[in-house]
Amino acid sequence: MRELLERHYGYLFEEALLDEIEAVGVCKEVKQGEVLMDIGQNITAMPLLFSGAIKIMREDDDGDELILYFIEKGDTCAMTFSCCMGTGKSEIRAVAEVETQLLMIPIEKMEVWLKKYSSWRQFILDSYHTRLSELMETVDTLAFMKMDERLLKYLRDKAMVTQNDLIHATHQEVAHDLHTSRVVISRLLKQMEKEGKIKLHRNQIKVLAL
DNA sequence: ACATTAAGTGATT
DNA sequence: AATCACTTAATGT
Repeated sequence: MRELLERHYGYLFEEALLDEIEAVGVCKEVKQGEVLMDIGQNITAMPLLFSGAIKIMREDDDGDELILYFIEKGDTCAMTFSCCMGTGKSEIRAVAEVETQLLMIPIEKMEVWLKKYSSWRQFILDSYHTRLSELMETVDTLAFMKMDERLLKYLRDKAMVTQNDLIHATHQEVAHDLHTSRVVISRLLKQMEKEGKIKLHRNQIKVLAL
């Protein structure tokens, strides 16, 4: 575990902090599709990702889902910060996109380390910043209903987190993630295929160029 | 061969 | 962009 820590966070944190993380963190592995955190659930720990990717989504009144963003290795979930300052309840759902290794750290430590380690402070601030930028991006495309751009971004992100340009998903599932209908996705995908950006197969989308 | 499920299309709002 | 209605293609039994 120390080795994993060194490799992914060694360049970020000082020795003393790495020691503390090692002492208090709990290693965890989640399989694809597993729900790490659900809406309304109490947050007791914050995740540090070693490998894999987590899909962060929100749900509306009717139970429909919408993807906000992905978090990958070297990331943490920005939601944890706002939660431990505010209600303590999660406002999002986190599902493993692929098999993921992560470390759970009790949230009490988070605040202590903020005062104690400048590298930790920097890390939290940075991830808050990148998360906010990502959110702005999704809000942009959302506000103007540019489905084609959203789909493009979705495919790009998905190919990236999977480390594979073969995406395994039905049009139905994609539509669900983007909160739209299957027909729309099929049409857009078909168009993208004509443009030579992707190749379509049943249950599979091969990304050629983005 | 038949049923089921995924994907493609035209027309309409 | 969403929905309907319908067709076609791929897969499972």
